[in-house]
Amino acid sequence: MKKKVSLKDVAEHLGVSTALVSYVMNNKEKKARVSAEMADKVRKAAVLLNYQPNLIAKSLKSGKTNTIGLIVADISNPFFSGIARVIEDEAKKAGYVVLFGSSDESEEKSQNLIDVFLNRQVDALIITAAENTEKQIRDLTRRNIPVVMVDRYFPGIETDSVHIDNYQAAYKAVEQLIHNGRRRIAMMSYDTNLQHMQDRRNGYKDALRDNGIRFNSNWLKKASYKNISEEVSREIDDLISPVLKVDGFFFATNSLAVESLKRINGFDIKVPEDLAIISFDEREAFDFFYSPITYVNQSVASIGKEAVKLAISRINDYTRKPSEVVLQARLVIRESCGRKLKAKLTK
Amino acid sequence: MKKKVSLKDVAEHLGVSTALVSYVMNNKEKKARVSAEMADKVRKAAVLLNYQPNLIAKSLKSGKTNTIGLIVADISNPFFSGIARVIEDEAKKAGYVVLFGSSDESEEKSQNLIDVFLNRQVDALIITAAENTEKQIRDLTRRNIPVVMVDRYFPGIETDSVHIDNYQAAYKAVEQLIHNGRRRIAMMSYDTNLQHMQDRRNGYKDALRDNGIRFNSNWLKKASYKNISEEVSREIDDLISPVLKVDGFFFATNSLAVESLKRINGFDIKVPEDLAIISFDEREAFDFFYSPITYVNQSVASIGKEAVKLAISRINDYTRKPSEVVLQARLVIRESCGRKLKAKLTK
DNA sequence: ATATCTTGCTTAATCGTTTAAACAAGGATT
DNA sequence: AATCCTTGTTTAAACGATTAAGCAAGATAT
Repeated sequence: MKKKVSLKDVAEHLGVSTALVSYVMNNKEKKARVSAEMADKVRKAAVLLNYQPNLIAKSLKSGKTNTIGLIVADISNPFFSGIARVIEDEAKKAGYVVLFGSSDESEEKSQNLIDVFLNRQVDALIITAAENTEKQIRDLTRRNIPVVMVDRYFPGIETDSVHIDNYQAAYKAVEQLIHNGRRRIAMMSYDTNLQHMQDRRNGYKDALRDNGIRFNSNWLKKASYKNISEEVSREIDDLISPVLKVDGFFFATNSLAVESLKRINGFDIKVPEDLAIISFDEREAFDFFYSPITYVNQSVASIGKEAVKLAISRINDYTRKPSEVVLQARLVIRESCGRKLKAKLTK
Repeated sequence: MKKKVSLKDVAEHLGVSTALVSYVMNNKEKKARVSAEMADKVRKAAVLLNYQPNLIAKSLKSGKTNTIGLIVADISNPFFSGIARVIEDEAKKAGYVVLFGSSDESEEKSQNLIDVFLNRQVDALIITAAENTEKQIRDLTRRNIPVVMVDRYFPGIETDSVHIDNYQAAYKAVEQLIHNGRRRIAMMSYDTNLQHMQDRRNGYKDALRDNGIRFNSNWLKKASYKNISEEVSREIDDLISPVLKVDGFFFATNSLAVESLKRINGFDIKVPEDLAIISFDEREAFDFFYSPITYVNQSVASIGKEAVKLAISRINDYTRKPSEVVLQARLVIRESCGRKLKAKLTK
């Protein structure tokens, strides 16, 4: 393996000190009173030798790595990879690169990723927190390490965070089902106490209550992340077999919707006639379902942009008061929610 | 911002040299003849002060960062984020972390990512090469920088690479359509000369030829990555409007399939009765199409695992002869390809 | 009693940068 | 002619680790 060209090599090639070369390479010639001719010679030599600065050495000196650590539940989930893409682009614009890791909603993996990233001196962390990681986040903020929570958040912790108004979004979605004439509405959620999930459940409950529909706890289903397939199947079966007990269904995430729909499809149930459906989050599959799925759209682009913005601003000023960016979601109405499309009857 | 605890801090706390602490922290006590009591004291102090090694400093010294740079076309594409996830897991097992970047199939972005990653001293690069980046890859290998090409490959370059047998996979897929009674078979491919795409086109052509079907160049469609939506629409329209000219369709990637299906769905065409379909690559949407899509399945897990294996083995021995790992793909047959399911007539 | 070995630790160089401080030489000011 | 700026460059310490080599003191051998 050929040794890389260092500052020293350039300096020796010209018979000058490394300091001189460093000043020129960092465009500090003025400040360091380097002569114009010398600056020119240095630059030529750098090109000639194809000098590339060693960012590791720079980082050691500066204490900054220009690296952001991104921890999501699972990078292979489209929701998260979508955010990752935006974060990558935004970070790049600001001269940062992104290290990523998947926590799989596990407390241990999360802590492990945090440790690994911190040992690598990332300048900031952007995290979709897993359950019971409140302590981990609190610890980071206490150590003044820049953290931005995305998607999930902990109400008790003062951190920069970006998330949508989950309560409101869920409320609107369920309200839509009610407006479309459904009253026996079930919800499938993750079996977690993470606040965003609670918010969604509360939005569901309150929308029912405000419309004079009694909350039925048997219809608020929960499935765990780890066993999503089996648990969703079990809960779905409970609601539709031997007889379909509900006429509307609200899914708290796209993955829950996908799993649920796969199961529901095995039965002789027509969407939206027998069962109206609204899901949280986008998913390409929603377009391909025979009755395109109505969904709550979170702007992945906005979330990612805001997250990077907060991260970088905190890197530059860790005394700033944490800000909570709450974005509004948009309900994308399509066939599955069973709206009566009166205007379209002519077709 | 609190300063982090360094080796020096631990050393000073005990009144010993940093060398001593370093030896103990790296479990080289035997070799360095550190007394058992001292080793114990050091370890206790390290825990007490919560010493965490600075991996940047370690890297500068060792010349190794234990970092792998991953460059894919687009991390938000499920195929690539799936591979990314596997690579992340495998890398972690081996003590590596992953920096990622999306090239968007652009030559410039690709070079830029390579430069950025190299300046950060990644130990290896795993790349899904964009068009015209042959020189970039060749340059890397010439500089003895560990590179593994995944998905795409350049026949002229001796590099470690992992990809499926694209020719064979395409051949099998088209053959399946023919067996199912289709003879007017179109193909939608990317407008690129990347070898994997050429292989797929050749597989298509040869399968036709070997079955006595004349190749019709008007039916071999191409769309560019940048304008996929418009170009796919235009090409699809050409084949199905005003009248459906073909009875089978082979899509060279999942994204092409998704875009094409969206367009096709706008017309009164029944899959598979009017048009039998097979696509390359998995995609969740394929399960949700009213006629589940038959597809060529690449094992993302195998690709990722092999890639990391090759990368690490090359890091450890850059003189090893490059190896080309060619995996076999599997055709997952479902409704869309129009197979006559005789056995199932009873249902 | 002297030489040699072993044990347990420290010293100091190094990785590739950055940057304050020092310095040398020439020019301007008194 | 002595002093003071300016200009252009070098010196050297530092970032946080690693590790070969050095050294002092005690143990063992002759």
